[in-house]
Amino acid sequence: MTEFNDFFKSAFTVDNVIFGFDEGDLKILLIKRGEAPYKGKWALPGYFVYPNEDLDTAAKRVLEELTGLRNVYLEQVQTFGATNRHPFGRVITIAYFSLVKISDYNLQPASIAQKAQWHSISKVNDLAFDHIEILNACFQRLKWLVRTRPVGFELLPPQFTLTALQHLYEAILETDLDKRNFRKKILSMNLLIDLEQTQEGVAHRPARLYQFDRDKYDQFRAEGLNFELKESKKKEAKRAAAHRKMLQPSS
Amino acid sequence: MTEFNDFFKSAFTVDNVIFGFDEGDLKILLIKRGEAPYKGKWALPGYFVYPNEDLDTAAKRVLEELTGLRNVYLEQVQTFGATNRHPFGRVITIAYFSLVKISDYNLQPASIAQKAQWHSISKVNDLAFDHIEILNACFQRLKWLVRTRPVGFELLPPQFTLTALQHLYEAILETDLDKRNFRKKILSMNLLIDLEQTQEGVAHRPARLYQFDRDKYDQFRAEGLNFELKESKKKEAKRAAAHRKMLQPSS
DNA sequence: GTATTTAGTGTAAAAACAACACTACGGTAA
DNA sequence: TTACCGTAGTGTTGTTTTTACACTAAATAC
Repeated sequence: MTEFNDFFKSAFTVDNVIFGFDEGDLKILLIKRGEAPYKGKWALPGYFVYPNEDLDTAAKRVLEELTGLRNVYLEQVQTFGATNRHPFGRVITIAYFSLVKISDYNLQPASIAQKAQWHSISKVNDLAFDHIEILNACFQRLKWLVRTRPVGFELLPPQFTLTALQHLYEAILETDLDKRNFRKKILSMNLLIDLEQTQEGVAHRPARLYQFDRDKYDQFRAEGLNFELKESKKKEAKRAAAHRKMLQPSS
Repeated sequence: MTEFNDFFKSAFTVDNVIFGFDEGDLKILLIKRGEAPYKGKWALPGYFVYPNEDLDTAAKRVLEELTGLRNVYLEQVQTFGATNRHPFGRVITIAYFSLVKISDYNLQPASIAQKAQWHSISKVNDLAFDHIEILNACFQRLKWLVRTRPVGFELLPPQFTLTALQHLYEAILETDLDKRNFRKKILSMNLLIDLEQTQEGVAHRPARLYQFDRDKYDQFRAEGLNFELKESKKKEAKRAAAHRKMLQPSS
C-alpha cells in the first residue's frame, strides 16, 4: 500500500478563531463568505488544507489569505469532524486560535471572503456551519489560558493602564475582579515595567502607563511557573448554591 | 461544488492513548503492528476513520477492533498532521486518550494488531510513526487533568486504599507527595466513601478501603468546582533554581 | 471653585498550605 | 509468646495566600 485507498480520504480544513480587544469589548474576527455554501453569512476564517502542507502552516496561510493578518501565532485547539457538519460532504476541520492587538493589523480580505470584520463576541450568535460551536470551544480555551499565562499582554497595545488590563481580564473571565487585589496580584508577578508616564488628555486623574516585560515572562515560563487569577470563593460558593437551587425539584 | 476536489482530500486516522495503573506503575496500552509500515513495532492502537463516521465513534471502534476494549470513554486531545509523519503518504491523525482500570478489561487484539499489551510508561521509548510525540502530548494532558479532576478513581479498582491513591497521583505527577497532607486534602473533598473495611492477608497493618462517591463528584463537577493538588513550593523553587543555573553561561 | 470621574492605595481576618515524627496494627519468624 | 518488620494512620504550628473592604488624589468641565 503505497497510496491510501480513497475510501479513507476526506476533505479537511482549518478554521481560525482570532480574539482581539477594543473599546472594553472582547472581539472576534469573522469573514463574510462570498461562496456557497452559506454565501453571505458570517463565518470563521477557514479553508482547505493543501495535501503537502503542515496544519500549522495551513492555518497561517488561510488566515492571511482571508483577512490579511500575517505573522500571527496560532495554537491548535480542537478538531471537529461530525459527518454532517458541511452540507456538501464530509469535511473535518482543525480549529486554531490566537490573540492579537486589533490596532496592529489592517484587514484585507481576499479569496472567498467578501469582507473581514471584528465582531463583539457578545453579539455573535449566528455563524455558518458549526462555527458557533468552534467559537465556544476556543473561548473556553481562552478562559483557561488567561488563568495560566498573562495573555492580556497579547491583546493590549504596547502601553496600557492597569485599569485597561483589569477590564480585559474581566471581559475574558466574564466576572468582576477586585481592583486592589487585582493590582496587587499583577504587580507581584513582576512582569510589568512602570513607564513612569501618565495618560494625557483624559477628563479625570490620569493613569500610569505600563509595559509588558517580555524577557521576564519568557524566563518565568521556561521555569514552568504559573500565573493564576482565581475567582473569589464567595462568588464560587454563590454560583454553586444557585446551581443547586436550580436543580432542585420545585416542591 | 457538491463534492470536494481530491486535491483537498487526505487520509486520516485516530490514535488512542489509553492509560492504566497497575503494580504502582502507570501503564499505556500498545499494539504490535502486524502490517506495514512498521510491521512488528509497538504502536498506539489507531487506524483509519471511515468517511461516514464521526471522529469519536471511529476512535471507539478502532480501539475495540485492535484491543478488545469496549465502552471506554475517550477524550480528544490533539491532531497531528506533519506531512511526513507517515512513510506512505499524507496521513492526519486525531489523538484520543482515556483512563481505564486494567483489571476491567481483557485484551483481545484483532485486525492489524498481532498483540495488545500494557507497557510501563517509563519503559516506552521506541514507537512506530510519531507515536512517542502523541504519547507525550497525552501524558501532559493527563498531568493537567489530574490537578483538575479526581481522575485517580478512573484508574483504580472500585475499592482502594488511600496509599494506592497516593501512589497513583505520584506516578502521574512524577513527584512525591506528603502523606498527611495528601490524605487531608483528598478526604476534605468529600468524594470518598469509607467502606469501614480493611485489607486482608497483608503482612502488615491492613489499610482501610474506600470507594469513590460518583454522585457527589458529578454534583461538584456540575458546579464547576476544582480539585487541585499542587506541587510543593519548595520543589517548584528548586526546579526554577536548577533551571536558571542550567541556562547560565559557564563563566 | 466646585462637581465629576477615574486612579490609586493598606490592613486585617480567614483560609490554605507546608513541614514534620510518632504510635497502631497486622503478620511473621525466632 | 515475643520481638520484629512493614505499612497505616494521625495533629499541630508557622507561613503564605487570599479575601473583603473605603477613602484620598489628580485631572478636566462647567
